[in-house]
Amino acid sequence: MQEVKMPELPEVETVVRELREKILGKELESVEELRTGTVCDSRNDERELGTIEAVKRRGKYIIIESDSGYVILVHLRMTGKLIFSEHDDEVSSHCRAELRFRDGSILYFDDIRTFGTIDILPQKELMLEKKLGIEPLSNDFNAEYLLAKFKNRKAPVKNLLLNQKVVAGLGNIYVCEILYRSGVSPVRRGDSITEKEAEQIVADTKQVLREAIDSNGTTISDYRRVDDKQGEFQNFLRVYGKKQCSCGAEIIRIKQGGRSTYYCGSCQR
DNA sequence: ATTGCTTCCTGAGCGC
DNA sequence: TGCGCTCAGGAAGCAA
Repeated sequence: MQEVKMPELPEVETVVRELREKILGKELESVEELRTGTVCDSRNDERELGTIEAVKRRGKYIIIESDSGYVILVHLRMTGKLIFSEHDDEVSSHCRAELRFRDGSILYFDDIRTFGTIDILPQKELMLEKKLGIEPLSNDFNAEYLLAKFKNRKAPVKNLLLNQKVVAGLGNIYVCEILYRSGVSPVRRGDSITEKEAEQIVADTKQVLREAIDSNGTTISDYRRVDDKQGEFQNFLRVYGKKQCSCGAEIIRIKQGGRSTYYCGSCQR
């Protein structure tokens, strides 16, 4: 049994890369739903799922394309994991679905909190572009774009960066880290961000994400497990979950949009 | 159009 | 020991 992933953009990117190694070219036999509500299969006939032709990432979505014209869209949410095995294994108690291949190998979808989803839909009905903003690592993500998105927005910059229609792929922990590095307070209104600050936010976003991807993605989606020997990203965290800033000031913890925000009231203005 | 609140769910951690 | 409570959070859905 080999574990293949963990949530958040860098982790999803890592999973996608590893998935390519494992399942590209394999022929799907079936998708089995082990827990009701996990799989939404919109096939209206007995069409085969075909052979895997590509595995892609868009935001935090995993897109598995086959030559049948259908795509399998996976979202891990907080606790989803994809685990690949060459053969039948003992199914874990949190296994919610299985993608079974003709050669006997299986991709298990494990998800403790059951928020994750698998959708099977015709490729032409994949409407991700309509609900997602641009990729933070693309060249299109720049200060000009961000300023346009922040224009006339009075919501806190923290919430805006978490909004997948603004930028696709950032999660709570990353946004805290990005704003900390940028020296921008998370409570600032979107429309108060200057051009210089936008440039800084863009640069820090790319840097944080690249660092995380370079370290192969890590276990940060469930912060309780950062000490669980599953990842190394906790070594990069400078503000999330911290008590004290390197400047000596106490880290402030507040709730924004129902999620914990950590920031330094001294370093972040 | 935008904002902000609620909902889904399980396991960890805490107080008693 | 074990009960009950709180918390973690991505995104959809809804209300204002």
